[in-house]
Amino acid sequence: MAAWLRLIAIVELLPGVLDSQLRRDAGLSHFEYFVLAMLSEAEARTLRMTALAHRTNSTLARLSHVVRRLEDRGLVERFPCPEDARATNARLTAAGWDAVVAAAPGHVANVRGNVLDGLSAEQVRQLTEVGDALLARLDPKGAMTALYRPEDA
Amino acid sequence: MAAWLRLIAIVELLPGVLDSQLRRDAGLSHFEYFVLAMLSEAEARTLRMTALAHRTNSTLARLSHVVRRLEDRGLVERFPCPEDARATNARLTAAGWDAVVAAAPGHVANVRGNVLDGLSAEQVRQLTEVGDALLARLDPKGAMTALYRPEDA
DNA sequence: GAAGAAAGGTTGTTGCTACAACAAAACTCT
DNA sequence: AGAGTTTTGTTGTAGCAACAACCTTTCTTC
Repeated sequence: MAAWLRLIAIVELLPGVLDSQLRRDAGLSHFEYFVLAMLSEAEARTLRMTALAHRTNSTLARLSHVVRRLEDRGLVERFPCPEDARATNARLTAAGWDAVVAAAPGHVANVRGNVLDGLSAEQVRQLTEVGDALLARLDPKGAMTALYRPEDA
Repeated sequence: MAAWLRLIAIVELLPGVLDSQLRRDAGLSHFEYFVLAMLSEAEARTLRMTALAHRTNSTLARLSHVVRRLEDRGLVERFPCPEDARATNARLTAAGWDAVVAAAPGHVANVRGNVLDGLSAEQVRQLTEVGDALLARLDPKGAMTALYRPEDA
């Protein structure tokens, strides 16, 4: 019960902390920032919508709306996938890249200041392990953490 | 970075898991359930709006909207506080109590199945500690976990 | 090779949350 | 006691997310 209450509290509080800093300093929601960040790390800064939905752990419907808004703001562009006529590719524009680069330092500082700096090295390690155990149930496919699994089996 | 990605993933995934089960089985959002649960544990099943906002870690504005909707559904009732004419008390109705009692078992089972059962006893302990360390920054006043602090100082 | 199922996306609607503006009661200070 | 400030709460608005309906293309199967 103690552990559960703490987990609930964190889940309820953290999004607000992330959103408000990014919205204030960069005009982006955390989810928008995350979408741009995933694209920025992808091959050719391009991903298919489905792949992007996986990495951001969102539904295709949600992502479609968000990407349309990002496209309206010139941060992303969409074009049909050459290999599969059903699919759509999303690519980061130069302006989108600039936006990520501009937003990243403040975001990282915020994360450090409000989260990681409060933990000891040992606790960070424990958080990683406990996180893996939780995600084994919440995200069996490991879609979101696929990018960073040092001890991959 | 590994720890951070996992934390993000959990924060993004958990609300959906909680919301969808409760909405499907009880017609309540997780936040609504949490509000009702806090009232159900309070003295006389009554709390002032400000106190309820603290315990649920929400703003007064958000809570005001939610309580109005719950009142429309007959689960909660509001009445002016006798001791302070500015304040409003929210009280769980009989129907609200029944709703909590009906929803609780499924919710608890969901939490166990999707979260706690995946962790060892040692990991639950670690989660509690790491959670405290995180909340020291996110919620310095400890408003949300005030209800359950076995080793209170 | 045609019918049906699955994959891949988009769009419209509804409901909730954040933000800001507002109002009333209660302190504070002289 | 009166002016200003703080506390307590409500309401209106705008924006985002969940859900469902829909469309197109690809795969499967006979």
